[in-house]
This record gives sequence, structure tokens and C-alpha cells, in this order.
Amino acid sequence: MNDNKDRVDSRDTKSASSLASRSSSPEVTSPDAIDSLNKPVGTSDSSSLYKPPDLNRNITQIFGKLLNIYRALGDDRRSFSYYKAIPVIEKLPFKIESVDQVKHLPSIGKSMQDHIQEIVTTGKLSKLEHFEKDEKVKTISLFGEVWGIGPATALKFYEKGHRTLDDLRNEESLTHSQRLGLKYFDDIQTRIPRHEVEEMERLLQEVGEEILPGVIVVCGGSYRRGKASCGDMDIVFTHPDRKSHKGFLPKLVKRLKDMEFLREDLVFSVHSTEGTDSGVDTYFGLCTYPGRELRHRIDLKVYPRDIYAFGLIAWTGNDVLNRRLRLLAESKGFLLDDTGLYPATHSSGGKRTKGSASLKFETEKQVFEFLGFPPLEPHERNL
DNA sequence: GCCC
DNA sequence: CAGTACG
DNA sequence: GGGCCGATACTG
Repeated sequence: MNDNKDRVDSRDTKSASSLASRSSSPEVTSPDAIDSLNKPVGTSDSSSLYKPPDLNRNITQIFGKLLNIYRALGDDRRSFSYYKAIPVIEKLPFKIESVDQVKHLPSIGKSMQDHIQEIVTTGKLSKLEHFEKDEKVKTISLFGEVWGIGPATALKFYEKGHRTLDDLRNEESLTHSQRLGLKYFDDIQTRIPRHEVEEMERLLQEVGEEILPGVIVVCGGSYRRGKASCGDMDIVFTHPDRKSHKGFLPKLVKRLKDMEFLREDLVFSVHSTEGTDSGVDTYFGLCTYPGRELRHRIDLKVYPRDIYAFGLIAWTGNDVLNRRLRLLAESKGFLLDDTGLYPATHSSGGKRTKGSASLKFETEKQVFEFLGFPPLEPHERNL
């Protein structure tokens, strides 16, 4: 859910819709094509990045705060409504002065209209002011920003009497991950300039190639979608020979730790070594830009080539697109996630039968087209 | 919260 | 299992 | 009034 933060906290500079270099797309069409695509992705020069109109900041800023508050409180549905409403308002080429101008916009319903009305007339939203004065809301919102602490745990700590991050540091029940999230709270919050992500991606490609020649390395997430800065890094790996990805991740992680690129572990699990599976290997952790100590969140995901396209789609996002694709798949009788596309064989007994393999697609484009969805370029996926 |  | 995280 | 992503994937 970093996109929320992208949207709310920072100036989420969007990439141009058509100027980003097309050749940088890591779309894979054949094993031969893979190698030439195994290079920096979405490396568009800054001239191709533009600032959105961004009139109506008065409204989107407030909506962004409400988004964060509802999410912290565990009301994800309501939070998501604000998440969808914000970009709609951001894209408007004029400054809203009357509710009538937004009455028929998608995702702007009765409540949103009332809020907009109040904001354009009074310049503020009493609902938000009420929230921001609330000790409980303030505390839970703060705690929820710690990696590994969600609404339930934040509430638990609040009820235990904790009010500050320092209070939490004395809390015994913190998990390993939460402790790290707390220790590097400010670091993790710090965004990464695009050019630094680019450099780190290159570093990962070099190290990856040394360990496993021919490995495909793509930095997904907001980076691949062309953002000017990123909240974290999402790296997706695979190998064209459809087998030697197995056992790659542990070697890579060890090597990256030896060179002090990876610094702390949050999640590390390996599946690809067992059986003839189509397992996905996962590493979540903290890394540092060479020569620095500032911690950044990084995710490494290794996919078997057969389901690589699904991993790439899922880890490029954004989350809105992922949800939309999954709903679309379901409407056509399929189930979609980052590991594949399956016929919705929900057995009569109620539980879904597992075991059937995913439909196979070589490229993202083929998946989009199979689903009847426009084959968006990565920079077009900021929905 | 929005939408059907 | 509940909670959290990922896009 | 009910759905809103996921055969998610992981931790404890």
C-alpha cells in the first residue's frame, strides 16, 4: 500500500503518458528477446516527467489525510474510496469552486460532494479536524506507520497506554519485524530518488548475473510505472531456461549481505527448491544505497518462467489495476493472482479445488489480451 | 466511502 | 488462527 | 443491502 503514501505524502510526480521510452519495457516475447531486455527499465529522462495540474490540492490533501486515518483504523473499504477519489480530483484541469463541477465524476458520491462543498466554502473539513484532535486516532495512526503494525496491534498498544514511538520501544511483545520497523522508522519513510533506484537496479543486475548468468532482473513497482521517486524497491527475477531460478534467491541474498547491500531481514522464504513445483521465492528486507546507512525497504521475488508474466503484472501494479484485473478475471470465470490464472473450479463442496496448473502466458500483454483488458504500458498503470 |  | 503485508 | 483482490504469502 505504498501507493497510498506515494499519493498522499509526497509529490508523486507522474511520468508522461507517451514520452517514456518504450524500448525500456521489459516485456518478454521470446527467450532470445529476453537478454536484450535485461537492462534498466523505464529509464526516462526527467524531461519526460511532468507535474500533474494539481489544482485542488486543498481538497486532495484533506482526502489524503482521511484516507490514512481510515486505513489506520482498519476501515480499508472506506479508505479505498478516498484512494480512488483523489486521482479523479487531481486530474481536473480546473480549480473546483462549486459542487456542481464534480457532481457526475466517478468515485465522487454524496459524502465526497458534501466534503468538497465544505472545503471550497470554508477552506477546511470539520470531520478531519475532529479526527486530528482525537488522541486515539492520532496515536493509532502513528503506530500504524510502523512496518508490521496494523490496526489491531496499534489499538492494542494504545489501550495498553502507549502514546509515542518511544513508548513502543519498551514494549516486549514486538515481533522481530516490528522492532526493525520501529528502529528504522524514519529511514523507511524516506523516499528514494528515481536515479538511485536505477543505480541499485543495475547493481542487482550485475550481482545477479554473476550468480546466475542469463537471469532476468526487473525493478517493478512505482519505479517501473515511471514515478520520479519511490517508497521502496520491488525486484522481480526469473530465468529463461525455466529451471535455474531454483536456489537462486538464497545465493543472491547471501551475496548482497556480504557486500552490505542487504542489511536486515523482514521476511525470507524459499519454495523453489522443493519438488517440481512452481514455487515463488520471497525476500523482504532493508537495504542501503552503496556508501550510506539509510535503510530502504526492498522486496525480491523469484518466479519460475512459466508464471513470470503474472508476477511482473502483480509487482508492477498499481494495486488498483491488480484488483481490477482480478475482478475482471473472476467475471470471466477465472481466478487471478501473482502466481497465475486459473479456471474458477469451485467445487460443489464449497472449497476450491487446488492442484490445477495456471494457464500459461509468456508476456504481460498476452495476459491482458486474454482477459480483454487494454495492454497498458507500465507507465500507463498508475490508475 | 462508492456502486449496482 | 488473526494479523499484516504486497502490488 | 451486499460487494469491495488474492487457491495471496508470511509470522507468531
